[in-house]
Amino acid sequence: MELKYRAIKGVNDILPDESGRWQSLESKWRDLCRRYGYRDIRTPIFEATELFTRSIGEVTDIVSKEMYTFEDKGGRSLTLKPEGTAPVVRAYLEHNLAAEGGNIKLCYFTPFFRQERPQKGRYRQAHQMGAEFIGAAEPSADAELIGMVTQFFGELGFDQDSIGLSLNTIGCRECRPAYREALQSYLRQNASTLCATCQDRIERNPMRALDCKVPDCQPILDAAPPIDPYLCEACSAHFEGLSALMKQMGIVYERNHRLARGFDYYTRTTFEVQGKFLGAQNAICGGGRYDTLVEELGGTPTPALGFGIGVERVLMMMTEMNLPLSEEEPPVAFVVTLGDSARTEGLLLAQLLRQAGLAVEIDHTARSLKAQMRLADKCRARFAILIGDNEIAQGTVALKNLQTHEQREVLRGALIETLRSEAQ
RNA sequence: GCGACUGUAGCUCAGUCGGUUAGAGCGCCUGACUGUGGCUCAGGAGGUCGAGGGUUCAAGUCCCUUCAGUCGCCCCA
Repeated sequence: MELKYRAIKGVNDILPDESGRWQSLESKWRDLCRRYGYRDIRTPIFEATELFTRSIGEVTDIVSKEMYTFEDKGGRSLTLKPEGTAPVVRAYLEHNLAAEGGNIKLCYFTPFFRQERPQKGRYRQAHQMGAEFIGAAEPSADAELIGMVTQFFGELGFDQDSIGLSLNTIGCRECRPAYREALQSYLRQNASTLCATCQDRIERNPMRALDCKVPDCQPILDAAPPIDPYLCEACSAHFEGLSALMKQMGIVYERNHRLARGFDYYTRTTFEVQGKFLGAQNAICGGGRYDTLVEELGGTPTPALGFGIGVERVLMMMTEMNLPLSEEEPPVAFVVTLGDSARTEGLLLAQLLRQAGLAVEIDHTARSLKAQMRLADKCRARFAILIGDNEIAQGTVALKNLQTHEQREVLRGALIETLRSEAQ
């Protein structure tokens, strides 16, 4: 069928049947953030383009070809946020949140935008739950953050068979150049056997070549020199400290020497959670440390770390694994009316019950009694409240329990209390 | 941005070698002696077969273009 208007390619409507799951996931997320001391921050949907090119990196794929960038009427270049971290750091600096002292822990649930070809688990507008911890340099902060992530997935019902955690360190400004050079020369020696993109990356961004998935590249990349011997003392100690803490916390992970991330701002710790039942887009969480980003964006040098979780992908996996998320509650009662005067009475009664905090539904299309009962059943109401001329005359309603079929007369004045106690 | 596959009712899909008024199940609406739901039965609404063009006496069916979707590459959440 030809529709006059449809949603833009790669974006989705979240319909009422689904939105209950979204709300439930979001409230679980908020509860997790509360327990870990993160406070909600909401930043605008668009920012100055430069914020992203500076932070994510000019040569990354996201910046070079996937951003929704446009000019406003004042000729400023603006970009729909392609990720959550840079805007949070910008707001942190702009409002001098550092002045609050203590731990600066910020969390968000936000849409983000990337102009890629849509496929399973990849959309042009998607949503991310993220957390940023600004100001903590110690490995224990990394451990707490990763612990938060694994706890969240555990609480959602994921287990070792459904997700995997990969961990790596990519060094810092001090030690990475040496490693980069070593890797680069290794890749140059093997350039002839690498794919075209890898060859291209040798000069531009050799560390990105490590997570190439072309089969023929695998043997060479597997044999690439690991970073460990090149790490400076501080980075090495940080990673060892984190590894030890994660063991003590009982967090299962896999050290993946080839885990590089698509953002240039990462330093030291990087991690990723992969879902095992998704298609090619199997990363459901990515994060790490970004100790130089605050400085990069104009602040004083401040260590920081964070992660983002893909909402659509998590929901998709939970659906495939049949993991429950609480659903919206049906109304307590459906008001069924018979006759014109009863319709007015029914409306007034419904309003009264709603003012008392009860969820109540009523029909407005003058359907037959039978049809109204069908609606009551379909919306899964626990009770039908029937009002006709008889009830009006007696100041009562007929209250029918739709599960037990029991029906009895209840005085209008006692209805709220009756529903409240019966609905327990 | 590139590739493969797929577009028939709200949903899931039939539709033969091109051949009359395009079908089913589910869902939806109505009814089964006129104030009672789920089950059953009966009836009904709903489709310019994604769009445009072509071949043909004749196209849902064949060809081209286009749009959309899905999955994959790339990249990532």
